[in-house]
Amino acid sequence: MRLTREAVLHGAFTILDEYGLGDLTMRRLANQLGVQPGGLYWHFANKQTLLAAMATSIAESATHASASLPEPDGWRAELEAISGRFRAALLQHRDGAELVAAGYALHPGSGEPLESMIKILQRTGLGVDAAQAAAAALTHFVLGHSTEVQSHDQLRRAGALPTDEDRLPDPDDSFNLGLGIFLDGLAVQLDGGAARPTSRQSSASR
Amino acid sequence: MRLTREAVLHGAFTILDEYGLGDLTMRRLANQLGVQPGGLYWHFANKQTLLAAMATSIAESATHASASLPEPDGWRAELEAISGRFRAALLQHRDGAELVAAGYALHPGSGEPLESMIKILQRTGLGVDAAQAAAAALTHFVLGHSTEVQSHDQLRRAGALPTDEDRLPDPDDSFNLGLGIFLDGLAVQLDGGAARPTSRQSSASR
DNA sequence: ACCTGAACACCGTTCAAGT
DNA sequence: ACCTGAACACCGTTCAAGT
Repeated sequence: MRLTREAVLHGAFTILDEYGLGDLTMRRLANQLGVQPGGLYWHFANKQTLLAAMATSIAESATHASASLPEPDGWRAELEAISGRFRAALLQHRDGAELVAAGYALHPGSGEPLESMIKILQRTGLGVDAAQAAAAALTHFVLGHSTEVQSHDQLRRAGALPTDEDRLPDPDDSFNLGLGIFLDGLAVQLDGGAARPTSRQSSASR
Repeated sequence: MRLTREAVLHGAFTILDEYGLGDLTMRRLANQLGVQPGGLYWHFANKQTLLAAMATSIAESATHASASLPEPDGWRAELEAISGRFRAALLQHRDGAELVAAGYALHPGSGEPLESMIKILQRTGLGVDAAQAAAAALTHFVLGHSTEVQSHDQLRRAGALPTDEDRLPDPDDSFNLGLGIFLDGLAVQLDGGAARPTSRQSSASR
């Protein structure tokens, strides 16, 4: 069977989900596709390019995934929604957060869902630089939080957890708390702290 | 000359600062120390352990670095100070942020300066879980922001920057803005938003 | 106790040559 | 156009054997 760029990408995701990012090698991928290692380089210039394509695929699924859903109103609800979808997209694949974080390092300040966040923030009246910085900060939180959760999963799989003494707080709770802090702080910067309707008992949206 | 654990660590930092994390290999390190690759494994069980020791060394320097300096008063000033020192420590070594971030993945929820942050937050009356989650969020921001800055430096060094079209905002500005958002949001969660004395023109402390 | 020598089992990438 | 075969220049790690 003829190899396609999409088939390579699909095979890469299969290995990622089953064995993790550390075991995703070009040789292993070639082997799984029934092809010689060198054959992959006709479809992707190098491994970095392949990983970047995977990262983009994951990150963009956070934006156009629910294009038909009713968009929430207000910057706070919009940022809450896009952050939640971003997080869900990262957690969809094993080591997804680490993969996307590595992708951001190659193209800093660009890509989705960062650019959507910037637009939402600019609509609040924030300047370009401030919107960029705030969106980056929110992105760093979501990526960092998801990376921590997934590497914790990884450690459990390997059976290398220190007695479960320092147990992490519930991931959903800590995510919502961190997101709440950020959005409250943003509200302060925007209009002097008149926001936050009832964010106390708000759980994972949808 | 006899090899010591400290000499290995020192040699590793030399290679890190000069060539970056990607070029820090056990063979290269051994070569620089005038030793066979296998010799390193008497002092460090494996590469991961060596990298973890480097990460700990960087991260802890953010805590006991200015032990004699007058501690600022109030949780806000304390968190501002420790975040700034953490950031400075990460930027001290090439790829320092990436290295420390990888170290956190091995021991999630523990280590410095995270634990110092948790203590500061608990003194404000926050519960253990909330303090842990907030400290983690702040840590994710500092690590993410510093990683972005350093990988941007890396790209400039390699001459692989897309025309400087999407120029990043000034790092100090975006750091202070992100930190300000977080601290403002924390103030809201704590006492309903009575804080933020004059955080507008506050720049990088010390 | 501390390190050498030499091997094992891998990597990513290149590139002539085949079809 | 698309892939094979085979090589190049590396990796981390192990472990008998030396000192």
